[in-house]
Amino acid sequence: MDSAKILSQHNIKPSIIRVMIYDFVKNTKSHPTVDEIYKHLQPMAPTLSRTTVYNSVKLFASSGLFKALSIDGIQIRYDADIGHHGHFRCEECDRVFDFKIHEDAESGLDGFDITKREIFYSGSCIECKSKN
Amino acid sequence: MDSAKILSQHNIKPSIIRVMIYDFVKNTKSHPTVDEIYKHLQPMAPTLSRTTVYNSVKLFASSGLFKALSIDGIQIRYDADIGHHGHFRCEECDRVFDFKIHEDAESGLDGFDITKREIFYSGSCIECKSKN
DNA sequence: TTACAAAATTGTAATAATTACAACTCTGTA
DNA sequence: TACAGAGTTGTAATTATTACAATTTTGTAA
Repeated sequence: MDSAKILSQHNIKPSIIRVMIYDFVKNTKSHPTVDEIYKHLQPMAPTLSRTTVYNSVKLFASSGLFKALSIDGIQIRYDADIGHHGHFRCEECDRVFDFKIHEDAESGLDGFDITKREIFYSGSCIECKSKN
Repeated sequence: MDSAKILSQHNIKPSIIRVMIYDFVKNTKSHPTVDEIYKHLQPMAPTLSRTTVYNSVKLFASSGLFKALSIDGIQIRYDADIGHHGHFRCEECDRVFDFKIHEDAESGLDGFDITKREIFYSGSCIECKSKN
């Protein structure tokens, strides 16, 4: 669907920059950081400010369009795929891979209201592993 | 077991401050941050430096004694419980709860070498939920 | 005990991500 | 065209973390 329409449906005015930010995160598998978003879009939108990127991704996250991930514990990354899935970060090549969760039973949270679930693994990906 | 012995077994010299840091994290359910560790121990050890706390928790983490958690995406928290369990953070009262994981099947990571697993949920805890 | 090397600890300064905020620009409508 | 409100920008402040050199402590051998 048209990105501008998606934003409108969430009561967010689809300004050019917002649509650009939304599209970039949506089409980028690696779940970019604010800095990566800024560096990628800045050549096309020379007056773009980092603050605008921060404002926009926070707005999207609070509207449920993005999930904020703390994959590496250093920077916050943004993911436009809202479905429940895990993230694996390879510590050698630094790439982030999505994976599916099949089952996920927990105990100790009876009566709790769970609104956000994040599954984060790390180690070596299959390519880096075979190099060693 | 004696904390000093545990450190020794991991080839870490059990200096007084290191043992204090280890004990505090081990006995604190909330998985403290470096700042919380520092603020708690500083009155007892007036010359304590934040750098020492950073050095120590990093040392413990690299030796497998601690797990580094990025629970809130802002600060890194440390956990002396190495077993596989999840963390739930209540967004209202900011407390962190541990919970057990029963099953945990994933697909898409065949051939990957997984060295670290972190499960992080958030929402409202049972107490805050009943207040509303 | 003394001397000395190695390890641990400390404090300051630098770095980097994020936030606060005031000024400026754009958009839509009367 | 005028104006209000929303959006965007840039600078400065804040905060967590790291780098690093100086100082202190520890363990060991003379």
